[in-house]
Amino acid sequence: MATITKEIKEEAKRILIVDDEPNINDLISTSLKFSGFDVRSAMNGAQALAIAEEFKPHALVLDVMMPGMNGFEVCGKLRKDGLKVGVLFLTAKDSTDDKVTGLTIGGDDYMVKPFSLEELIARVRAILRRTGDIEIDIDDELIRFADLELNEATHEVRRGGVLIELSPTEFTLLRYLLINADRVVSKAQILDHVWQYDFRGDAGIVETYISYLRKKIDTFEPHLIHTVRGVGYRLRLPSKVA
Amino acid sequence: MATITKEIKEEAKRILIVDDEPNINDLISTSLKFSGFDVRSAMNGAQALAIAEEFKPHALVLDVMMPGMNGFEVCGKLRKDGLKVGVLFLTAKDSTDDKVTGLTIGGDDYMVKPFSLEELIARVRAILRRTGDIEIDIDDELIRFADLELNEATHEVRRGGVLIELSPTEFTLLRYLLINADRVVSKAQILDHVWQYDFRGDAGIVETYISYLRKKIDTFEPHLIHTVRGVGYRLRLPSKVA
DNA sequence: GCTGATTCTCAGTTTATTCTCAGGCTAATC
DNA sequence: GATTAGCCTGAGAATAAACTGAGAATCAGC
Repeated sequence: MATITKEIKEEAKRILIVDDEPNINDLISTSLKFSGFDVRSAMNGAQALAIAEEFKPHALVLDVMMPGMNGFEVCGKLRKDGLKVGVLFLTAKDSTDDKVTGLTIGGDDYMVKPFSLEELIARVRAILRRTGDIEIDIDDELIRFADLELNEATHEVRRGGVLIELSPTEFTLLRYLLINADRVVSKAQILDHVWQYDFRGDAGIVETYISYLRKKIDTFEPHLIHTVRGVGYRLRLPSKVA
Repeated sequence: MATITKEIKEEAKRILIVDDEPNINDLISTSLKFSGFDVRSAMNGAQALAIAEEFKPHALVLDVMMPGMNGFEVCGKLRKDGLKVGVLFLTAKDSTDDKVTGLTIGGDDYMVKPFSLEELIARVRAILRRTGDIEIDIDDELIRFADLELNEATHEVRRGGVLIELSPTEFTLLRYLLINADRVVSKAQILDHVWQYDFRGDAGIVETYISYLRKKIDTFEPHLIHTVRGVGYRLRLPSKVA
């Protein structure tokens, strides 16, 4: 399975999470662990510096707004110590902190809270790809299933070579389906992974977006998005008799 | 037999159940014990923490709504203590507890009451599969008997390689028969495991569903589903006279 | 602040599934 | 071989899940 390969490939990568909100910290930590990363977390800047020294992370997930040392300061100190890491900054929605955008020129990136965990994982992967001393794996940027392909780098989606315009949510949903190609994913799982973690609404929205996706990428044969009634959805080729 | 292998593999796995309703607690406990797990149960959060400390469970079945400490708090405290466990949260139907969805990102999962016991067992297994430090066994997702196979991940059922469409209940029933392959299971047992535990109807429905299953997977030789008159049903190959 | 795109809600429609029931069948018993 | 309890199965009503269109609310770019 594609999932397993991915997990094995990433299992050595070390990520340090720095966030003072325990809930968010936990959520991110659990989620990255589940994706196969080696995770350590800190509640504040000082702790982060201490852990980083011996943990030598490959990437940082760093909250900008923290009591005491803020995210930029933490990042600055670590870089001064010669630690070569990519950083994913987390900022609150209202604080239109323009500083962040400026800092993301390098291998860094930033996300506005609240985000979807799926998005976070995707970005952490992107950072590792860019800053890591690992060779860039082209297949890593391109997820393919049948004649459907999704390019992480360009954010392009093609079906049978034809470019298809997708909205951000449609894109994330399709990515999630592609990552789990051939497996059934429940509406609850989709909601957890594709929508922002503070989304308070019912699973009906998943149906709506599946409908959107079908209209855009699945109007002709062979159909790829299949409903498994009472369970969820599944991306698959119709005539798979094995 | 597949069943035996499974049981041996799982017999070491420790599950802690935390639910304040004695009936539900008992029901889950008995059912998991029967499936070969090492089970301990607690009636409230405080008790759970105490037991967990020495019992070191591999997975938790945790009711969200409890007097005193709620499920999330219990989970949080245990994780803080460094206990690495997957959690299956149980929530009441009406309580649209949005927190749950966010928390299910890791190896965790949740179920809405009332559920069927078979579904609960399937999910506990899934959690152990994901969070365990054991390598992922692909065969774990596949239950096979004779030329009949059931795939948990894709929700596909095949007989002699031919794909067969089953409704959710038919699927769960077949899974239950497969897990107990070669053993006689009574209609009452089937009702307890496959149907939701609050189902108030007569066992006649089992007959109906057995009939459905036979029409779908057992129309040709050799027949696998056998009636044991006055006792129940048994999945077996005809040559085996016992 | 306007405009267009996107997200989300909702309700009507369609379709699949669940469940009940009754009459027919089968196998054990006398 | 008649009787009876247990089982099978078809038909149909009740229920539940999923699809989709339309519109309101929200967001992003200008």
